Amino acid sequence: MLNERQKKILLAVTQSHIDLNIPIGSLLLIKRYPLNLSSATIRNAMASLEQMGYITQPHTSAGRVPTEKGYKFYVNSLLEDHPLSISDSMSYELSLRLKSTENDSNGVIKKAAKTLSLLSHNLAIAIPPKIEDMVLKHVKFIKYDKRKALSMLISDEGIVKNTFVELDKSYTQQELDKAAHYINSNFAGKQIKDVKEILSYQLIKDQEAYDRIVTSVLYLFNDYIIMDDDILSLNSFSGTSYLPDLVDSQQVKDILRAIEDKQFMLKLLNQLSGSKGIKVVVGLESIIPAMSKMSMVAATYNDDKRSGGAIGIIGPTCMNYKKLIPIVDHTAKALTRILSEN
Amino acid sequence: MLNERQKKILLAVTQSHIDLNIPIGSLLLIKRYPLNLSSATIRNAMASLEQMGYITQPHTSAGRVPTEKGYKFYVNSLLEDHPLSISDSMSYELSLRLKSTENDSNGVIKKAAKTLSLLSHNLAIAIPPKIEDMVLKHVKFIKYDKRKALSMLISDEGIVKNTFVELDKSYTQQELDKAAHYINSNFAGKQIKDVKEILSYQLIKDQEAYDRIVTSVLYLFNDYIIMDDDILSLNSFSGTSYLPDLVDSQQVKDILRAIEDKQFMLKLLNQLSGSKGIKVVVGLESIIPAMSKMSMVAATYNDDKRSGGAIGIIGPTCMNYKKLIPIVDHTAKALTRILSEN
DNA sequence: TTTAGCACTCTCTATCGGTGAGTGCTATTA
DNA sequence: TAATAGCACTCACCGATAGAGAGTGCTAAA
Repeated sequence: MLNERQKKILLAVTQSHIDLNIPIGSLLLIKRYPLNLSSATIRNAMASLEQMGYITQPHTSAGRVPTEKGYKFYVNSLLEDHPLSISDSMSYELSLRLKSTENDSNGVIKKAAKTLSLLSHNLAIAIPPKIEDMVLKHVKFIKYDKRKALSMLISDEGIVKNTFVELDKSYTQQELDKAAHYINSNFAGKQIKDVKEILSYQLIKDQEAYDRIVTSVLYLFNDYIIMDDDILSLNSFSGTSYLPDLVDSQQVKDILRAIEDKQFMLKLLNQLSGSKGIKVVVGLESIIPAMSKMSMVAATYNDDKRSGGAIGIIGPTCMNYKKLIPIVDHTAKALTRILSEN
Repeated sequence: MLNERQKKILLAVTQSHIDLNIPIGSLLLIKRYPLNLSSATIRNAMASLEQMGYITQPHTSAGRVPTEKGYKFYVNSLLEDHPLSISDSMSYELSLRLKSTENDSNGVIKKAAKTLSLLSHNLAIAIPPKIEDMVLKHVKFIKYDKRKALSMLISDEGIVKNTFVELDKSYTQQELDKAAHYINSNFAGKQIKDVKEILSYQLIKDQEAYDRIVTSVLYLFNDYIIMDDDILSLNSFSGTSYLPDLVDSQQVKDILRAIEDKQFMLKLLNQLSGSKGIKVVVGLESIIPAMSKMSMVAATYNDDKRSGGAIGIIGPTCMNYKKLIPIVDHTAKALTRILSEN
């Protein structure tokens, strides 16, 4: 366990490292923070902190740099102590930028990612709500070919997803309408996961209760909403240009490659699932190998009523958490507000 | 005008520079190409080529590097002489990768960009057909709110575009259906630009000929298809990770920033418009300042019947044109084939 | 007209010492 | 006894310097 002095020094070292991005020595530290301690005392404390794994030396005769453990301690103390407030001008700029001409939810979410990257000067990510959690508003099937229909799903949040589905035989538009109507009148207002459950249950139980056509289309619909991972293609990144600042060129390449990969998104999602509000992940290399020395600050958006997505930033571990955590927090809240207004 | 020897030397210098990516001196050149000339003769020829602006020296006592003009000469001679053939294995890999599970055209186009970036190891871009040139297949309006409808447009190529439109008053779904039906029965099979023209003409001329509701919705539809630039959001990039190889980190940042900007796409589109088949643009800094020392190899896809988009790669000016031009060419052809099969 | 020879140029790389910020250890102090 | 001043030591960083190597233009000979 850390004593009061060690805590103070650890926080001071971390803050200095964030501000200056260089290893912090004992002399430099007392110059920046009037701790009323001599450099020798600081050095003793630093030696203990190093032994406990909170800080480390890049080489002998260099200052200390916080480790992942050190950063985690710093971030936790930040989240406990500070109210997540941002300046009025920032708040104003945020709502101004988000209140754009975009009128569909996908657009708003993308716009939020773009705004976040501009305000934070970091890579921003926006993850749409899981399709499972979305509330079905409307379904439509449109005949396209002899054996193909365009299936369209609108959620309560105003998110639209369309996919072409292969049909087992040729249906008329009227038949498709009938099936869609059945789905709409029975499932509108329900979460997709509930729709799934009820559908598969009913399809097994009372197959004979419905029209032959409705049954077939329901089967198709069932298949279609099961394969939901392509909703991930809706995710958006913005601000890749902010990446190359602090890391070497090979790592930038690796990160860019990772970002284009869907697996990456799934892993991030996984990391965020279940959490509410702001979440800081210090050190992403355990999730994505390319992202060593990088951290994520993310927050879920949408309230309890609606299915939540996540929005956040990815940047160097030595990012300015004090400034960025509130920005992410407020962006997520602003996004929630705008989506609920729609 | 260049004489035979100068041409030979220019092409050899350019090819060597592409292969080695270093300035090419007279001694190195005769080592690689048995031109049966002494280094002194080569030097004389190089001096003339430099005076004519085809090659340049990074500094005194360095070899020569082709200028943009030199590269243009090289690419032109390549396009004239060589048939654009690729190896069978490459051709096989290409069709294998493209023949994916994607069933909508947007997906296929995106997949093509991804494939192209993987095969070429360069940044790949895919630009969808201009909405103006697309052939209207089906329109649908779906009531969403009191004052909002989801408008949906399916083109002949299977490209779907949906937008929320604000309505001037509350319509019933039936009224919306009626308007959609009118549009479908009158305009399906026509290019959007023709639809636009006819619509605006008719709206002015015989306003009274239609139902009140149809007229209103037609007005809305007219407004909606006029603002077509957001189709650009369909564009896709792939392979940003291939960028950082040959250029400095600031340029990479600038390029990444440019890519996220819509203006960039418009400028590229402009550059490609009107061309058929393969097109090589050597030196992109006149179009996008950040892209100095970069070139584009692009080809239009879709045949004369359908509206064409473009697909291509962006890479360093010293890229391997001999290998990459055929790859782009074949990818565009394969894409055309797959889209026409749908 | 082409080529061999030559003096010269300039980048690139490795080496080397000085500088400075930092450390741990030890003896001293409050 | 815990905190501090003093001190010898370490090591990255920076600038200067020198040699190697690749290339050039010019001139005179083939």
